[in-house]
Amino acid sequence: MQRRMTKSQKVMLSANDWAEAALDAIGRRGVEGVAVEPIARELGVTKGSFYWHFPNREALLVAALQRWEARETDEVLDRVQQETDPRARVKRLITEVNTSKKASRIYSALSSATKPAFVRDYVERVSKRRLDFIIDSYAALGLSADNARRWALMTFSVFLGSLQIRRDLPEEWPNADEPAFAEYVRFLMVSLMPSELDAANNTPAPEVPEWPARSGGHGF
Amino acid sequence: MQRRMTKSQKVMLSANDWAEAALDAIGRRGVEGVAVEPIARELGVTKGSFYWHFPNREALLVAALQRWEARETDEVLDRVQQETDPRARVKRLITEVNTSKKASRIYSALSSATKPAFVRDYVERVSKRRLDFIIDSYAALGLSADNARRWALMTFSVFLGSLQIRRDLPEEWPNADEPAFAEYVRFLMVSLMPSELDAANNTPAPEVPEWPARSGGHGF
DNA sequence: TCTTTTCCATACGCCAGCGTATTGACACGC
DNA sequence: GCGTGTCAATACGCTGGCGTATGGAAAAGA
Repeated sequence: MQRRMTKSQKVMLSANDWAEAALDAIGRRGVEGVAVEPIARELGVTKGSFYWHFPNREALLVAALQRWEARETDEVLDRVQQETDPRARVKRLITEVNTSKKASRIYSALSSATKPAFVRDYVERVSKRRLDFIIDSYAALGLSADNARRWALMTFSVFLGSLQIRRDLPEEWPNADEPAFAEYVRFLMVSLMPSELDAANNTPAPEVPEWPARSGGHGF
Repeated sequence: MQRRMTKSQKVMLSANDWAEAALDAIGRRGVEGVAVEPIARELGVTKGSFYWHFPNREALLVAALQRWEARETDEVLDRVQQETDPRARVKRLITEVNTSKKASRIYSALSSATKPAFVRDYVERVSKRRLDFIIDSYAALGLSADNARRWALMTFSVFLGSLQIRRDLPEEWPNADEPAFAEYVRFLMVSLMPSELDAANNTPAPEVPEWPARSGGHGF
């Protein structure tokens, strides 16, 4: 992919370059930090360039969000979907927590954003696709719809919460190269995966035993 | 607590009123939305009032954060700490997810904020106190330090992730009055609580069985 | 070569929010 | 009653970011 250049070898910017820079700004400064002139300075141009590619700031945000949605659904999910084993899928999801600090910062910034109202729509779609994917993964294990939903909600919560912990309490989160990380991942894999017995039983929800009736297994 | 008033029965504002309004603004518009003049309009005064109580906007943020930290640690934790049973503590924590949408929005906004650097310190302290409290709760069940930490990290992740899901996917989160909510809470209680067998074993982490060696129980 | 298109720079007016300075209205002690 | 302290309104300058208008340089056609 050869970039267009002028005779003096200066790079010509495309709308996608601006959208990408806007996404980066969301990750570093939040949605409010997506300002035309600062981003122009970071790109080494002036806003004269921007207003040729976009009508206004809002259009830049839309372009960035479309790019984000495409990346967080098609690309990421397609990659995880390569895993045919549902258990491997969940493990993949867990280990993905420690990848791409930038992506998780963008997710968090968008999730807490309120000002351009349409941001919420993108966050909702991306989140729903992720949750549905996890639900399907659990359903593939033979769980009932209700149980698959419960397990998926818990696993998705763990995923989202882990992202936040890694950001708010980096000291408390094990590094990927430490043995504690591998141990914690194995712990989560066991905790977030119903046993074969659970899948076999597939009992309806009202039969969940009240604490402390449980003795081994999750009761499903 | 009688509020001070002027002769014409108009309320006199205190610094705490401003700090409280700033906290509210954080929840509704994010940290960047803490602007002197808009908040003054919401309070029905002008910024002439503000600059008598505070030297600048940063001082207002500090006051709001101090108020937030005190509330999220002393008050909330002291209330949950009334529960002597560790299991009841965890259950209390789970059900707290559905209480105070406003508080969770403030938490989320602060967690994703970057601009005044000192915000991170407050978020880190509050988060660490919450995590430590959960760790202690699990340790009180007889778990080893390592295992208590693992269970606490998972439970805290579920708590944080649930807050985010409730915000990003409100349709997918069961309402507190629906039976599905009580069922999900029971499911989480079982999933987030080690069995007595686990506590008795208290095996070190490296002995966590690799999948799919597990057959009933969490392996701890 | 000469025109047209593409991409960017510059200059301008506008607005919102920050912080200061000054003044003013009550309340209160004396 | 008279100063003093408390709280707020008003007016001002400043900055940063938005959007527009206009011009200009280089590439691409003709």
